[in-house]
Amino acid sequence: MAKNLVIVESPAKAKTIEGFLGKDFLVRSSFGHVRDLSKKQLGVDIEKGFLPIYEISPEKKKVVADLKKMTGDAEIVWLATDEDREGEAISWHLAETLDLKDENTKRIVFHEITKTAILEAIAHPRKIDRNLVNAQQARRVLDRLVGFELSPLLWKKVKPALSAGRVQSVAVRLIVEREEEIKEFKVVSAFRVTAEFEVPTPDGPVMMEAELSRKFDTRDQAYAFLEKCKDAKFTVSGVETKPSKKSPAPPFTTSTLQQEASRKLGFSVSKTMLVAQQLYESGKITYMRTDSVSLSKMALAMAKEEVAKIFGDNYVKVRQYTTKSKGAQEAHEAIRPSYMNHPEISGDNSQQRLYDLIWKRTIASQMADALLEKTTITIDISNSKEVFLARGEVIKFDGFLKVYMESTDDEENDENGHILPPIPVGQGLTASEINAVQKYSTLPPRYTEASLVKKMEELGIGRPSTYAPTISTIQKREYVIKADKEGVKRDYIILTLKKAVIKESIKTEKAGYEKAKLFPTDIGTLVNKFLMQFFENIMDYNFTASVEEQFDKIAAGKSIWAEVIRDFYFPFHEQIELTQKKTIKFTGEKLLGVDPKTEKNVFVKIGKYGPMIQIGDTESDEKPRFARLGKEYTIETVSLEQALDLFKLPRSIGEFEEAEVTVGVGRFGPYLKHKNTFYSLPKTDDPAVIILERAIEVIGEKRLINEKKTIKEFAEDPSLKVLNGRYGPYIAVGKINYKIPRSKDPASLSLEDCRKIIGDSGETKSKSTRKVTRKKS
DNA sequence: CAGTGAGCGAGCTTCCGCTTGACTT
Repeated sequence: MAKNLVIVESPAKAKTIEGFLGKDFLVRSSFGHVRDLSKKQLGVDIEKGFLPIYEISPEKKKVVADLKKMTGDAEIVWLATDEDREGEAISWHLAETLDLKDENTKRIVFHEITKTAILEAIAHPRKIDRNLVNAQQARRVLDRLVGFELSPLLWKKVKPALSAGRVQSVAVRLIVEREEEIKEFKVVSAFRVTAEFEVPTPDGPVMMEAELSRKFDTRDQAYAFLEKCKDAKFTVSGVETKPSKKSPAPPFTTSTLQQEASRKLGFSVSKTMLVAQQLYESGKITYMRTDSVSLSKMALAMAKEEVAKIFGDNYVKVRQYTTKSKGAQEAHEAIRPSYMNHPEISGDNSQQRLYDLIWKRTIASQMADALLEKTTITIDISNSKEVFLARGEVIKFDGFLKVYMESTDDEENDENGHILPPIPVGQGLTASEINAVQKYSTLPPRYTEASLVKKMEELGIGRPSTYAPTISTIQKREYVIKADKEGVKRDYIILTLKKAVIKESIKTEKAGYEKAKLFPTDIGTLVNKFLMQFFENIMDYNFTASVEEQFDKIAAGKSIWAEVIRDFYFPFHEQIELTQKKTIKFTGEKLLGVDPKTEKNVFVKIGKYGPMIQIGDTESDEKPRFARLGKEYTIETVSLEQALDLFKLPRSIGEFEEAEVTVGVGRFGPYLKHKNTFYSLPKTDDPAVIILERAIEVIGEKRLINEKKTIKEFAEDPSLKVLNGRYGPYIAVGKINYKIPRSKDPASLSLEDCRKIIGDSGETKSKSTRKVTRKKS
C-alpha cells in the first residue's frame, strides 16, 4: 500500500500529478465538493447561530466511500485542493467526512502543475485555514438563505417553481433593463458627409476619402452645404503623422474565452465549456475554469521559445499580466495550450478551432507590440469653417498582429486601415464626388450570452464555474429567451454632388437584425419588477461586491462569520415577512379592453401556468374564461383582437371516422384531438385556419409512426405492449416501462415471456424514483 | 409529458459553487 494519498479536485489533474510522484504516492480526486447543505430543508439552523446542516451529496457517496478506504491505509493524507475559498472548504469538508487525524493530514497548494512546483509544495505543507473556510461557509449560507427565502415568496406571489438568487436575479435585471433602454431609445438620424478627393502624384492621380468634421441634423442643412461645395476650393492645410502602438490582449480566462469563441466561432458559452473540457481532459490545454491571466514560468519560457522559432527574436516580448477583474481568486493559470510547440492538434472540428484560438491568443500575448503610424490630413474648404479629415494608418511593424487580433462587440468597426498618399501642405485638391448620407443612431445592443458573462464578471457576480450554468438557468426558468430579431427595412437619403450637380436618391437598408440575443420574457420582466420593488438591496449591482468585502474580512480573521450572516439575515427576513403580508398577488395584470360580445373586461396577466388572457372580472359571480397566451405574443404587444381570437379555440373542424376532430392550443402548443387521442400540430400548421383534410393527414402520419413503434401487441392483454423507443425495445404496461434483457429477441416474445420479464425486474419503485431525480437535475 | 387557470388544499418547486459521469425503458 502506498504511504501517501494526495487528494485533488479534478481527476485529470490527479492523473498528471501521479506521473510526477513516485510509487509512494497515490493521487485521487474528490470531484469537487463532496458535501453541501441539506437539499430538502433550509439547511441552516438559524436558532443555533446559523449552524450549517451538511450532507454528503448523493452522487458523491461512492467517491467518499472510496477515499475513506484509502485514507485508512495511508500514513499521510495530502489535501491538495485549489488555493482559493472553495478549495480550502473542500479540504476541510474532506477532513471532516473522512475523519482525518490532524497529525497525519497536510494541506498543500501549488500554482502550476509541474514536478518542481509539486515537490516544492510537498516540502512546505501547512494546516487548513479555518478563517478561509469560514468565509466560504458564510458565502454558502448567505446564498442559501437568499435563494430559499426569496424563491418560495415568488411561488406565492407570482407563479410556482420560480427562483431567485444573488446571481441569477441580477443577471435577469441586466437583460430587463437593457430592453427598457432600447424601448426608450429615440432613434435620430444625421447626415454624414464624405468626399472623394483626387490627389496628384508622380504616378498619376490617386483617390483619397475624407470625412467632414461635422454631421448635419437635417437634409436641408446637408443640401445647403453641398450647394456651397460647388464653388469651393479645397486646400490641404495640415498633415500630421503620429506614431502609435497596439498591445496584445492577455491570455484567456473563462470569461474572455467565452466571449472570443462567441464572436469568432459563434459558440454558445455552454458549447465553449464543453469543448474546452474535452481539450483539458485530453491534456491539450490547462484548466478551463479560471479567472487568472497569469502564465507559469514554464509556460512563459515555452512561449518565448516558440515565438522566436517561428517569427524570430525581434517578435519576442515576454509579458506577465495581472488580473484586474473584481473578486478574482486566481487559483489556476490562464487558459493556455499545455505545449506551446503544438500549433495544431488532432480532434474534431470544434476542438481544433477552439484550440487554435487558445494557441494564437497565448502566443500573441508573448509577442512584441505592433507599431503603427497614424496620419491625419486636414483639408480646408474656402467658403466654410468646416474641414475634411482623411485618416490613414500604416503598420510599421506587425508584431503580435501576425498571429491574433481580438474582436470587439461593436458591430460598426471600419475606422482604420487604408494608406494615405504622400501630400504636401498647401496642395490644392479637386473633389470628384461628395456624398451626404443619412445615418441613423444605433440602438443599444441586446446582450449575447457572452457579453452578459462579460458584464457579470465586471460586476463581480458569478464565478468561472457558474457563468454557463447561470445562463442556462435563467433560460430554463423562462426569464429570458435566446432569439433572433428580424431587421426592419427603412429608407435613407443620399445626396450626391458630382460634376456641379446635386442628385438626391433614396435607398433602403435592413436595420436592427440581431442573432442569438437575450430577450426578457413577460415572466422575467414581472419577476424583476417584483424583486426591484421589494428587494432592491439584493438586486443592487453592488450587493455582491459589498458582501465579498465582508467575506474578505472573515478570511482575514477580522470578522466572525455567523455575526456577518446575522447582521444580514434578520433585516432581510423582516423584508420577506413584510412583503408576504403586505402584497397580494403580483400578476402584472393589464386591462386590454372590453369584449364586444359579452361586454366584459378582457385582461392579460401571468397565471399559474404563464401568460394568459382572462375575460370577466375575478370578483364577479360568473366564472371568468381563460386562454393561454402562446409564445408568439407578449403581454406588452398583444392586441384585444388577437386576445379574443384565442377564445375561438378549441373548435370543432369536422368529423373523421364518425368522431369529432377538434383543434386547440395547450401547454405544449397547438394540438388536434380525435377519439380522446391528442396529436401535436407541426409548427407549420396554424390552428386558427387548419381544415379537416389536413388534420386527417396529421392523424395518419402519427398513426404510421406509432405502428413502427409497436413491435408486438397481445389481444389477451391490450395494456401490455412491446415498443421500440429511444433506447431500444422495451415493454410498456400502462405508463410503466420495463427493460428487455439483451439475451431475448423482442420480436419473438410471447405474452408469458413478457410477464416473466416484468416479474423478474421487480423493482419498479426504484425505477420511478430514479425518474423523478432525473427530472430535477 | 398532456392540454390546466378562480376557489378549496396537499405536495411539489428553490440558491451558488466545486467537479464529472451517467447508461436512460
